[in-house]
Amino acid sequence: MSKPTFYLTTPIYFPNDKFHIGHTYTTVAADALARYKKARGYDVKFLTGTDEHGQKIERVASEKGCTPKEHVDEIVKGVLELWKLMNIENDIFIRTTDDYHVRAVAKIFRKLYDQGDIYKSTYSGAYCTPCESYFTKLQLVDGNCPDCKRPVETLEEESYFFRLSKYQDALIKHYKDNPEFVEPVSRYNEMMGFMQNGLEDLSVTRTSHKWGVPVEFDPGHVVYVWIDALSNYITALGYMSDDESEYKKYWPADVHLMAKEIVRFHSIIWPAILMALGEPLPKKIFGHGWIVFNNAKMSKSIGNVVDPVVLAGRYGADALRYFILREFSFGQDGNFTNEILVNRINADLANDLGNLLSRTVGMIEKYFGGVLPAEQTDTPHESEIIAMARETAEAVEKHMDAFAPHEALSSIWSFVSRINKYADETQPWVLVKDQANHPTLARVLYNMTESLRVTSILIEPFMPGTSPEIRRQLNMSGIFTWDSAKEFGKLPHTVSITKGATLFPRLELKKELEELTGISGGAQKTEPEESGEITIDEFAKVELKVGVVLACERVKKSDKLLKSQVKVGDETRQILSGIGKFYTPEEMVGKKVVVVTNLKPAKLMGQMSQGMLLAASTEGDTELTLISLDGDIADGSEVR
RNA sequence: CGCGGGGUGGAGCAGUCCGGUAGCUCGUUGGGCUCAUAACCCAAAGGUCGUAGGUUCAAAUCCUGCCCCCGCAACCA
Repeated sequence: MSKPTFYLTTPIYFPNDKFHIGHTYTTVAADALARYKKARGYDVKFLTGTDEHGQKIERVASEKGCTPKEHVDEIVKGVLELWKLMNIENDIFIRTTDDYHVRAVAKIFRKLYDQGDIYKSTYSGAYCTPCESYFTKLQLVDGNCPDCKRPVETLEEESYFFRLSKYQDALIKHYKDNPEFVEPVSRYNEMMGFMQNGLEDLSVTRTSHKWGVPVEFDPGHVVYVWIDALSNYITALGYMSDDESEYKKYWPADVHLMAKEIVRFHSIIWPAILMALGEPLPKKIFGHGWIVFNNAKMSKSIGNVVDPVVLAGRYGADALRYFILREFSFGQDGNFTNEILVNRINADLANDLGNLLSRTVGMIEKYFGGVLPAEQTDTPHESEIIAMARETAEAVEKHMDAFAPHEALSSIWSFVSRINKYADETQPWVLVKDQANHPTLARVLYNMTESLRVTSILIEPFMPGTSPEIRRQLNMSGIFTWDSAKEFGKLPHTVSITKGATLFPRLELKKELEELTGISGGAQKTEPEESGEITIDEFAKVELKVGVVLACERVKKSDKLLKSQVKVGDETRQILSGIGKFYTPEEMVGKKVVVVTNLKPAKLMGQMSQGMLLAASTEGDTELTLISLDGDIADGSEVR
């Protein structure tokens, strides 16, 4: 009999920048789920990847002066390194630029077109030229662009449309028949509400850029993200290729995992496309919450490194995996601070689990020279522990099957706590004093060891690096199937140990916070607080020029950022500066300012900033003033 | 009426879908223990569940109004 299959996916991420903790959250959760299912005996396929087409990629690449492919290749390299660092064990990594995907997308598009689910029409909408974006009437603010507040123009563009509206009733029916199709319920209700307001046909091609899968029968059009990206879930399995065996085996997906903001695309557009293709729908869409940073607590003085590379490098992939899966309720938003992170690592990993291993190994070594005698007698409380081991394994199953990794880990840690308590109850350090009690003592230590074996099995999906280390120190081998976690006493009584390194060293909160702040904040400060001297050549690398502010406005929803158009000689740049509390846009216009012109462009609040205005500010930014010029001089002049 | 999240002991959260003794972690205080990573174990203090009303035998949970906070996705370039 063949194993049951389990196909799960993360979204394919858009590689426009370095990946942050949010990407890591989804992927680590998916990985834990995949490993858990594998342990339970499923034939698992775990897919992740990158969504590499689109205008944004094309534009950034041209700004960088390379081809879009070169640009994404570089970012994808970093992505793969991150997943390796996080110990992600995906089975497939799909890139939408992969040949097989491109071919399949073209075929899917063709099929939908041939059968009338895609038709050509014109898209007319309010277009903001500077922002290069279309907006719906609802989005407009006083008839102007919601982003830059400038007037919009009505543009018409040829586009292909997918008949989304045609599938509205079928989708609603599917939701009603499958109340667990979208989880958590709050998302399900949201989607229902959205559909009941009526679905409009969807523009599925673009003519504004070339970086995408071309529409083969209509040059100039490329397939837009909906069909290109969403279909990765089936093209990755070989759908529409010469060999569809994997597709037939694993589709429909058991779950598409993602953060909540993209649930709509996955639970409405994607099912509609599948309906049109005549393919079965995924069994479940699960939208987890966001990791958010409470702004009040995001000051530099506390500091928050959110770079998973830094955090995993510092504390280990397992500690970070544990933290993000344990701390946050999977379906809901959770707050992240470095303090919570460090405290969680200390309390659960160092004090509870790490210490349990340490005291167990320590006592076996100290009391029995590293090997437990075979002669053992029953101890108080052990039936309770035996029962709890089994119950814990069952609880983990229940919670993982319900997509609640935080609950699963919580159950495991109740068990770990119980074992620490068991050590107190039985007092091995008292038993050791009387030779007559040594068989009892040996059993106590055996039970602790056996509990660690059970624990090592249960935590393996979450902490795949820690489990083997526990087993190594306890010299275990060969009995780590999932079901064996429910059978207490699988280990031979004559346990021997190999003392190893501390599993999770205890962290000093104050020191960690300071150092994390140093990593996140220090390098970015503009104040002259250099500790080392630089040569004049190094200074010359900074290109400073005089610029004049032509126009300036506040960035929407930001109290600090001002967006200025600054003329520097022949060119005009858009520069964002965090000076909104000290300058109004009106007084900025006409000002001569000093601009760092060779600073790498960056995106702030979703907007590009090509440079930086020099300003002086006091500690804590209570006062700030722009660097001005003593006399008048033409913009474009170099500052040196 | 843009979308969304939230208000529960000092802090961070769970519980809300499906009403039935208000729970967890951290912190604090007191105690125990000494095998262990200043760790482990026990106990205590601390909450009228944002607010006003409604439904109900019963409301943190359901309904209505109001108030307040936060996010719109990455850090002030």
